[in-house]
Amino acid sequence: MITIKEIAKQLNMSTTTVSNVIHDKEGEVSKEKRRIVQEFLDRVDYVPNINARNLAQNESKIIGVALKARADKYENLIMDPFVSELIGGIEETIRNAGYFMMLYISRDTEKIMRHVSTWNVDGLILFGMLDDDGIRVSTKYKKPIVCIDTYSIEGLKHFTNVGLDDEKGTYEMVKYIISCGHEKIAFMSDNTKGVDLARLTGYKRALKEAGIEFKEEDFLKIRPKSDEIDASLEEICRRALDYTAIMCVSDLYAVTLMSALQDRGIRVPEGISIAGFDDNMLGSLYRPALTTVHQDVKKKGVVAAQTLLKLIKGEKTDHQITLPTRLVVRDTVTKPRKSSFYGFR
Amino acid sequence: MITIKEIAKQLNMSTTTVSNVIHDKEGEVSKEKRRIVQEFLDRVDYVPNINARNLAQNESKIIGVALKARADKYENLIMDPFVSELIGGIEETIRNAGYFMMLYISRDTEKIMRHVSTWNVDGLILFGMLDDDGIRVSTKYKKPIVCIDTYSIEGLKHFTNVGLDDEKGTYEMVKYIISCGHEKIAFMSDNTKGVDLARLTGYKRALKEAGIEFKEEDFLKIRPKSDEIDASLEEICRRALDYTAIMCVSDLYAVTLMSALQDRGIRVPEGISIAGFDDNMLGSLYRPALTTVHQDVKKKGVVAAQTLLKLIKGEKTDHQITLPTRLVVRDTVTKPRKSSFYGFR
DNA sequence: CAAAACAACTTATGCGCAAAAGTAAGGTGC
DNA sequence: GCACCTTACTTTTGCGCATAAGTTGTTTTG
Repeated sequence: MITIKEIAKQLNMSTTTVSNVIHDKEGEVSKEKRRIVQEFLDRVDYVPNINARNLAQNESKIIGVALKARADKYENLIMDPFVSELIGGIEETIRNAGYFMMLYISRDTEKIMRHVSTWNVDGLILFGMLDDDGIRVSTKYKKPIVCIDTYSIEGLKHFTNVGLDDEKGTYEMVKYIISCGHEKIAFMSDNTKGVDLARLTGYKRALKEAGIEFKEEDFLKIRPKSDEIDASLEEICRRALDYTAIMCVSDLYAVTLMSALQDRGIRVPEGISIAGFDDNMLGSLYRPALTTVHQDVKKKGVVAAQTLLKLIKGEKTDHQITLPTRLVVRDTVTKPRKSSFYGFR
Repeated sequence: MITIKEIAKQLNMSTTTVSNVIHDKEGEVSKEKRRIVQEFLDRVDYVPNINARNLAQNESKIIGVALKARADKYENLIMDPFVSELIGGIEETIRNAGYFMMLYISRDTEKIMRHVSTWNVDGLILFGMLDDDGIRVSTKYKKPIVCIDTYSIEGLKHFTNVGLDDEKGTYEMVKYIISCGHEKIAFMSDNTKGVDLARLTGYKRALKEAGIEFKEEDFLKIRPKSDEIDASLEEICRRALDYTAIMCVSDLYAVTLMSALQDRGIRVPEGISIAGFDDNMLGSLYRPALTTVHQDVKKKGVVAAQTLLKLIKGEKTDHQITLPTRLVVRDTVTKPRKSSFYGFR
């Protein structure tokens, strides 16, 4: 790899002159010399040594992206289109701004933060990392941080968050379900924290507004670990018969549930209506096509990246940036079955 | 950020001594001093400046991962579980080896190679990047390169490839389809290069072995661009009626086709049998569950990363590493319909 | 017991770059 | 015509680290 020093030597001039041409400094180099140097640079295909440059300038032009790894059967599923799209949006945005992306997939916040400090990354995007532990670790970190889909009240004092109005999205969907005539509507998820809690809350609000009472048993908890998923689905399918519609916290769970119901001869939407949340290909390719709440995941990545770039430049941003959702009506929510008909076949 | 120099000053010793403790050099530092320094390092939570370290050692501990971006309607779909799983496998492997991952998503091989040189990455993993143009650019690159799913004959002289026996996988599937009694079997894909060509070849071999003639029209070409996909599927669905089974080049296309057929009242497998390739969640969650050829995508990533790490260490590896496939028999391939019955409903 | 080897250090150098400080020649203003 | 810019350079410094090359006192060895 050719260095500035070597170039300067071959052209019989100083390194500063060469450096000035590289950095396009106006009025420091004569037209003639500028031309000579530029020609030489192009000819030898000069690329700067980034370590030297960063060392001299004390920056890295790297943005760290940390994703929480999951360890259940659905690891791949959860890493599903959501992560691909998100990363795609982030990568595109930061690359266009001259930054690069360092990807971490881990559950160890502390370790990641250590790496991030080591590499002197200019900023950080966190997805699914911020439990209370993560917050404690990352508040020590001095560079800008943008979180995605974080609901921690404590966290939001310290960080910028890019998220969704999950509550409203679910509220509108459940309202729509109710408008189709349903009264017995369950909610399915695997936890009651963060995003899932917000969506649950929206569901409850819609029920309340329609004068439908929520009972604890209306929350159908799926246990996605590989050794529990089957038993879990078995139980949910049995309990599903008490309802005419189920609001699922994600498209993945909606499709998983539909498959399980289908396997037991219960038809969607004839026997039971199902709604999802996310609007990814899982639901759009399934038949019946899933009625769901749309979110623009790629945009989430783009906005998170743009926000981080602003913070790096020293600009201020809102602490909370909320992207819109949209109802996508397809085929899995219709009017409720007559109580005697489950759609068995 | 505290530096070695500062530590040395505070402890009243030389930077070399501190450095030696950091690098755990045996027999260079006395037990007592080693203890003192180590304690201090722990206390101040020292992290080295990676730019300085890399500059001094002329390495980067970064591995570049370049993915070819797609620009069709299925951009997100193609970026689907495959990419997530692949990246997951790569990231995990290289992180455990003390490396980091720099992710590029682009169609511009030249640009990526330039970045990669700039950053002085220690090695490169390429997926879907190596058309002839890409090969020309990247042969100039001096660091180790591992490709994934590359079939270029020219390329394989220069690089190591991690792939699949696509030909055999498809061959076995089509053989299975034939064993179910099918004779009119189409093949669906969007191109006839690389992986798709290999799978097509396997399909043809199975036909030939069974004494079934392959005609050009048996290749159903899907055009995945957003403005063509619908017309393309319409035509394929019409032509599908001439066959009793369709071997699809991927699970994505298999599920896409099944949805389109379903929308036109043609039932799978009653009216037509469908087989896929990849075995991702798209097919396993669909109902009827997709009969497909399994490949372990995460392992592909792991093996690619391990291979690259070997090359970086200077070890030799095979030019071609082939992972196994496995037939996954589920519900979309059964015996052929009686010629009068298309399963319409 | 002198020469050689060794243990435990320190000093000095250089990685490639950016940028501050220095230089020298020619121009400008009053 | 002297002080003061300006232009177009060069020399020097230092970022933080690793390491080669020195230094000193102690032990081993033939």
